[in-house]
This record gives sequence, C-alpha cells and structure tokens, in this order.
Amino acid sequence: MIKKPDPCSHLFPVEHNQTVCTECPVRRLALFHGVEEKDLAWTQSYRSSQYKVAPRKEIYREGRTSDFMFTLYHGWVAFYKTLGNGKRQILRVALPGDMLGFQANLNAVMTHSAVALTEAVLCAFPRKDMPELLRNNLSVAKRLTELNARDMNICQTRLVTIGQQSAIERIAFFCTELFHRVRSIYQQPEAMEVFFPLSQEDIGDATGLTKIHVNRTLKALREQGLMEISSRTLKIHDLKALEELGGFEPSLIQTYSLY
Amino acid sequence: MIKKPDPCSHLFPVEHNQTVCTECPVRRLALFHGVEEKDLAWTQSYRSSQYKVAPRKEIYREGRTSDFMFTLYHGWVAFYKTLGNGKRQILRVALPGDMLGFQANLNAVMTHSAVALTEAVLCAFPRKDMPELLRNNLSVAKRLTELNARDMNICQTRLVTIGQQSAIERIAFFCTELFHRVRSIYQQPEAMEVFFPLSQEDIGDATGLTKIHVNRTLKALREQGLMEISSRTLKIHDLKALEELGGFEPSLIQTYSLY
DNA sequence: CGAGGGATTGAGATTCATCAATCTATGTGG
DNA sequence: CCACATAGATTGATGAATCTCAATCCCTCG
Repeated sequence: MIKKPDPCSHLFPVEHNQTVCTECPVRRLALFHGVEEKDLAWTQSYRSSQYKVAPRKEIYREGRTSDFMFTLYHGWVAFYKTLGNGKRQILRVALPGDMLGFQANLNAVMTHSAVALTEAVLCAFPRKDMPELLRNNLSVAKRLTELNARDMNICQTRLVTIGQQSAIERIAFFCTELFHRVRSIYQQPEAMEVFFPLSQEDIGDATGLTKIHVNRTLKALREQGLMEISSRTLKIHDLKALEELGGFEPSLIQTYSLY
Repeated sequence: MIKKPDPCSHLFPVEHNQTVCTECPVRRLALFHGVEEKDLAWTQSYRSSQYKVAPRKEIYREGRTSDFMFTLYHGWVAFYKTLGNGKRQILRVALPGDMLGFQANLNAVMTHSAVALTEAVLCAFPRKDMPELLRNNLSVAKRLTELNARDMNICQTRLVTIGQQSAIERIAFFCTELFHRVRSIYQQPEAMEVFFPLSQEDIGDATGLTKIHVNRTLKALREQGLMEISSRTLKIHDLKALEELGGFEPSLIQTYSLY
C-alpha cells in the first residue's frame, strides 16, 4: 500500500565535494565499468550533476517523462508500480552502482516509479545525450545490454518466486538474494549481518504479502533459527537452510556479479 | 555450401518450401524489422535453417547451453522456469515474430526453458555469429535493445499482476493481454474471437494458480458474461469490463506494437 | 469402443488477508 | 528533560481466497 506520494521536486544538487568518475568507488559496478581510464574524463562530461534525495522521496514517477537517467552512487532505492486500487508492487531494490531510469525509448514516459529507501546520492545523465554516448563508446553500449539482461533475469526469477512459492519461501528467497547482493556490493563476502533498511511493509510490497503476514512469517523464520531482522539489520543464522527453503540457487550469485 | 550444425535432436529441419526473409510475413514484427530490403539477403545468410517442432516438445532447456537463437515464424511457444518442487512458472507466451533464446551472455547456459504450445516453425541463427551481425548492422542491434526493453516491461507488468491481484483479476489481465497481442500479430484488429491453444493448466502456470481454481474462475468469468474459452478459442464478450477488471491499461497495447 | 488427457464439480483443509488493538522505539516541540 | 506524536512492529480473532484430494464427465483419437 502506498502513502501519499510526494510531488517530484526534491532532488537537491550536491553543492560541495562532488566526486569524479576517475575516483568512483562504485564504477566497477556501474555503467562506466570497462571504460578506459583515459576516456573517463570524457564520459564524465555527460554527467550533469550529483543529486541528493531524502529517504521516502520519489525520484521519478510512472507515467511521467524524466529528463535524466541516473547511476545510484550511494544509498538504496526501490522501483515499483502502483495499481488502481492503491496496491504497490516493488519490482526491484537498487543498490549502489545500479542504473535508474534507463528505457529503450528515451522519450517515452517512465514505466515504473523510483523511491529512495535511504538517503541517496545520484549521478545524473541527461537522457537526450544518451544516443550520442552509446554511439561513441561501444563498451558503454555493451555494458548497458549486460545490465539489462541481468535485470531481466532477476525479474523473471522473482516472477517464479511470487507465482509459485509460499510466504515463508518468498521471504527466504527475497532476503537471501538481497543478502548476497549486499555482501557483493559492499565487498563483505564473509559478513553474516548486513545493513537492511526495508520496513516489513516494504518486504510485503516486494513479495506480494501484507505487512501483517510478513510480520508473522519473520517471526517464524526467527523462531526456526534461520534469520532475523531488527533495527535495520539483517542477520543470517543459517544461510544454507535459508537458501534451501527459498529455492535460491547459488549459481544465481554469478548473475549479480557482472561487477 | 557450409554444413550447418543441428540445433537440437527433436527439431526437424523444414525440408521443402523454406521461406525467405525478403518475403517474410512476420518480418515487421521480428528482429529484421527495419533492415533495408537490399540488406535482407545478407542478414538471411546468418540464418542456418528453419525447423519444425511438435506441440509440447521442448525447444531448449534451462541450465543447458544452446547453439542457436530463433525467431518464431509460426505457432505459439511458452517460456518457463521450473522449481525444485516440480512447480512451473510460465514467464511469457511467444507469438510469431518473437525471438527465442536471446541472452546477453551468448555463452552462458539458458536461464529458462522453451516449449512449443502448438506445432511451430523456427528460424535458427547460430549464436556464435551474433556479435558479428550486431556489429555490422546497427538497426538490428537497436531492434534487439527495443525488443528486450519491451520484454522487460511485460515481465514487470506480470510481476505486478501476480503479486497484487486476485485470481479473477489475474486471469482477466492475462487473457486480455494475450488477446490484444494476438489481434495485433494476426492483423485482426476487430476480431472478438481468437485462436487460444492454452490448457487451463497452462493458464494456471502462467498466473500462479492451480488448474482447479483456474477452472472455477473461468466459470465465473463466463457466468458474468465477460469471456469464455472453449475448443481452443477465446471469445471476448465484454472487452471494456474485462480490461477494467484486470486493471489492463490500453496504453500497454502500444508496448506490444513495436511492430 | 476403449484409452487418455483435459474439464468440471464437490468437500474439506490451509494459507493468507482483514480488522482491530496494543506496544515500542524514535524523534519533536515546548 | 518531559510530554506527546508518529511510524513501525506485534498479537489476536475472524473470514475469505485458494489449494488439495477425489470423483466424474466429456472430448478426441487411435
């Protein structure tokens, strides 16, 4: 369920200490992965600015046009669609390095909305410059295709989870997947506790369950000694069993590691 | 004449009357949409053969490699994934002109399976030639990106349907969407009855419901005078009401009309 | 005419949603 | 520093939606 979404006028330019692409810590994850050092100044010229967004603020909205696409530099973002009845489906959680707002038809209206889950910093690229950028830099074009294919794969996997699994299986899968992605992104391959800012309602919107049922299911997972979420932290107690329960195939991890 | 490899043991080459790309009736829908007439002979040189598949036969399988990608020339095909517990989720129904088996990483194993829903005819393209084809023909590369973006959009829309709607809403949406696609593909914009070869179990696998519940729900749709399915025919009695019920937005039709 | 795959129907169990209330942590203004 | 407001988490009770099991029916095809 969605609250009243805020109007879209809340992207604040980062005034001081803008980072540069040559020193970007998430570049290995992002669109400019594979761009040669010597070309980075040039690709950066396509970046118009960095923007800061407060938690729970909308970045762009379904059905509207957007002049920019973004790379998420810092923070977490959720993509979602809303239904006429007010229900909300979270399509994907974006982590640092992920692209926001790319669509094949650069002029069409957005097919989904994006909202910040935490405070977030975005690198903005004017949409109108993309055709030129892609034409002039094949490695960026190739990278874009790879990222899209990965996202497609993730979307299809979620379709299976939501269509065919029970509540506890869906939540196990969802958390396991995110857990692996977070460890990979933040380069904490051994961590068993990771930052996890989603509310139970967010988890429900992502897995197609009500927040009440999410609560009960999390309780079950906790009591079974598999995992627990508290104070914005996800603690995994038995990764193997959790993967088993959710039907998570470890080979999926590769998919996240286009990095 | 170079000897081309055989894609798959149960795909039978079409011996007689192979069609040529220059006269292809589904080209406007397919990968070679936008290729200039003078270049078609050249693009066709990438096509190794046409193959025929019997209903219910597998075309390629999740977890295995595949030497070919295909354009569906005739018939219907379903993409699906299977879970450890034997459950199956249909990801998408492919109609003539759709591509089968494209993945960004051409060497990776397939992320889903494909099965023929009817007798089908496929145009096969050796996977290894794709990089060269894309490099040499920008309009094909661009087309590929468009088709992928459309598929992504469809996948996300299905995620919303399955995650947030009731059985009758899901089935209404699923049938409405397919109905519009079929009318568009077969150029019958006014038809209120279309060919529809899916079993109730297929519909269940696509919408995340059991075949029994699909049956009861179809009965309800019939009794409400909205639609009915019988002897492989989908009859729409009240399109407006059906779109309303399923939350189908007519603007989605454009999405299907990259054609 | 029999076999087999779908379609249909019924009965009962289970999962999950809904409604409603309480509780807890956190932040805010006075 | 406290009183209060608020969002999120938790729990209970109840009902609806959907699944499971089981039986029968109806085509189509050989």
